[in-house]
Amino acid sequence: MAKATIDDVAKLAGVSIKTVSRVINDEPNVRASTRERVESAIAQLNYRPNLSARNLASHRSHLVVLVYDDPTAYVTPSSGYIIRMQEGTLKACKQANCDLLIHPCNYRNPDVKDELRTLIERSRPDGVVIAAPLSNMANVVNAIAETNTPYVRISPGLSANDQFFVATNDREVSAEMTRYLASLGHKRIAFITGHPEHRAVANRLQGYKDGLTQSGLTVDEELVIAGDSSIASGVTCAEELLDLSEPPTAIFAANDDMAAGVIQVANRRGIQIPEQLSVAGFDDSALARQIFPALTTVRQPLNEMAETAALALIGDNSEEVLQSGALTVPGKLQLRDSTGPARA
Amino acid sequence: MAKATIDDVAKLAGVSIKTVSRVINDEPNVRASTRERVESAIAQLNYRPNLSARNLASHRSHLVVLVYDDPTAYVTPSSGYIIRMQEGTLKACKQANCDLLIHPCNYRNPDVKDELRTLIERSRPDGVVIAAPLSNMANVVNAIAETNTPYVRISPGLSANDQFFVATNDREVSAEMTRYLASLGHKRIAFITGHPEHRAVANRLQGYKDGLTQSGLTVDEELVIAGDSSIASGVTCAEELLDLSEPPTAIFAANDDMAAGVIQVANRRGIQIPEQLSVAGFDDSALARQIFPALTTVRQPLNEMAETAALALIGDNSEEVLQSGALTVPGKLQLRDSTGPARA
DNA sequence: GTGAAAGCGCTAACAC
DNA sequence: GTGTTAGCGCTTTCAC
Repeated sequence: MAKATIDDVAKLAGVSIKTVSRVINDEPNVRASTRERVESAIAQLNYRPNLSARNLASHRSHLVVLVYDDPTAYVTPSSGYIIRMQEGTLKACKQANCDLLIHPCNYRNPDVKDELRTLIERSRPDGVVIAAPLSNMANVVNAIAETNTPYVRISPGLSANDQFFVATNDREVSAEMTRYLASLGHKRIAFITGHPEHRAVANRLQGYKDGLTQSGLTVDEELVIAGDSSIASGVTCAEELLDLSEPPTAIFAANDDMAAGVIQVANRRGIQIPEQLSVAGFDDSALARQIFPALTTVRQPLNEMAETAALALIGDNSEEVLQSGALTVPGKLQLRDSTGPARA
Repeated sequence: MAKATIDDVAKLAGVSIKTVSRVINDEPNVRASTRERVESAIAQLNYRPNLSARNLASHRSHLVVLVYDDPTAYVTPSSGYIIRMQEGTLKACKQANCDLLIHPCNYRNPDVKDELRTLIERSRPDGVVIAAPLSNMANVVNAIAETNTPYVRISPGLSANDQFFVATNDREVSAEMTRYLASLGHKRIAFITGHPEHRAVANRLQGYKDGLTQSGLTVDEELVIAGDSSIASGVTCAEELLDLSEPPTAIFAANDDMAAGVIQVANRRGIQIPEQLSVAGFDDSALARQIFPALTTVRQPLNEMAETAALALIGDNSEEVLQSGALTVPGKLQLRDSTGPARA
């Protein structure tokens, strides 16, 4: 049997197609009894409105696009990060009856502007969610902005204009983690920074410094070392730190992957965690629970952030939300087995 | 400026819209000079054909749907698995100028049939790629088949009908891994099975048995133990195996996550890998390189499988491919640090 | 509260 | 080679 159209439904229900349209769009001005008749016709014919026809006529596509760094292009975004972004966005989509189109892209590709334009102008999504660190890349954001499609950036390091965005309290919660380590008696707490282009991650360094100060400790630049968010850089940085004449007793990495690298080095060197070295990460990626010992980290609410971002685009009160400047979804400490009291 | 339409391009190029249509669809019967004129008009106006209009008129959407198990609903699919499926599908999409719509779903949800129908009938994708283990679930596959949309299943445990599918040589390559372990001198090689609903994974057990036989060893049922593909089940199974009066000297797990669980137990118990115990996995997930020691495993070509599947739907010679029954993309051993000679 | 007509931007079928 | 005409299946506008 061929797919039923709105005409079939109208005929069966004995009404005009406009009335059917009103019913499927939850519009007012339909008598309850009429609505019922239409609904039963829809059920009987197993009718599903055709998205393309709807889109063409109404300029609403019920489509959301999620763009993020192409994981094949760099090291940066771990698969867990992307999956959680997708999960949050999908949850919002389900709620708002939308579908999700994903588009990983390489911001260093000179054609990225054209690529995004083509994507957006041909699919005409209702909104675009831009994940970090892509949300900081001017060429990407501009390409999307120029299409006049509503968009929300997640964790943009800086809030360029007054566009709505969603972020977490990287700085505050990093300070909290640092204070926690200090409260365990650690005096020499090192910090491994993340990918330099990931602005939100840079705020974590600020938080680390805040936390030291708040705990009455001073910042020792020898203990701040530059990683690039990858496990491999965690390994390198850990080796450098542990080779210091006076090595740290705690290492706080700007993300879980680098913390995993630190733990690998400790395992190799036979350094007991947490007895001889405390290690903390940031993200609460799947890896955090997969490695041994389980990693103390900051639960970054990626799902919620993505969901919030998508709902700002397609949710019921999207207009108001988009006016509201910005939304912060706070992170939380996840204390596990990789941190403990400083050795006496 | 409002978006340019096909009419604008036609006007500017001084041709009919049909000619523009021919150019954007790479159809023949356009004089080279005409084509050039149209193309320059397109460039000048920054014209992008509207997907919805195209879809409505042509019944081709340039959309691919990828369905897979909702990771929030169970343990089974790790984020790496999904990401690699997405990557492969995306690669094919890029090549064929399509976009990708993702749809994780819970096959145990009673509404899943309706959910998939709605998704497919409203978005009218050119094809649907069904990832394992969802590719084995009759309700899911039937729901999709009933929409008459072309689909390809990835690693269906069994080939129900003569539908085209893509798989890997689970059995053969598992036998190969088993023979490799035997060649290292291991006599007591254990096997941890995966999620019982994942049919392709069951083939790995067969391969393990084949490999033992081929190496002149016999199958000891005491050494075959049931996991469920999760890290946690790897932990449980490892503890059981290592508590045997005569424990194995090598453990082959049906996937990397479970192998990671085995390694965790060994780390905790102070068992040296690979000196005292060899561990092998299957998948070559990101985890395999992230844990310590790096895991010997089977590289399952998930990306390639997904790409092959998607190209069968939207590639240039899709018709022929879809007729060709099935395609197997072979896996390969990845020898790393978790396996070594059996202790004397 | 309901319907008729126009048209969203494109492609299909056919004429020239 | 190229253009004309008629839709694809819906929403919009406006009339009733």
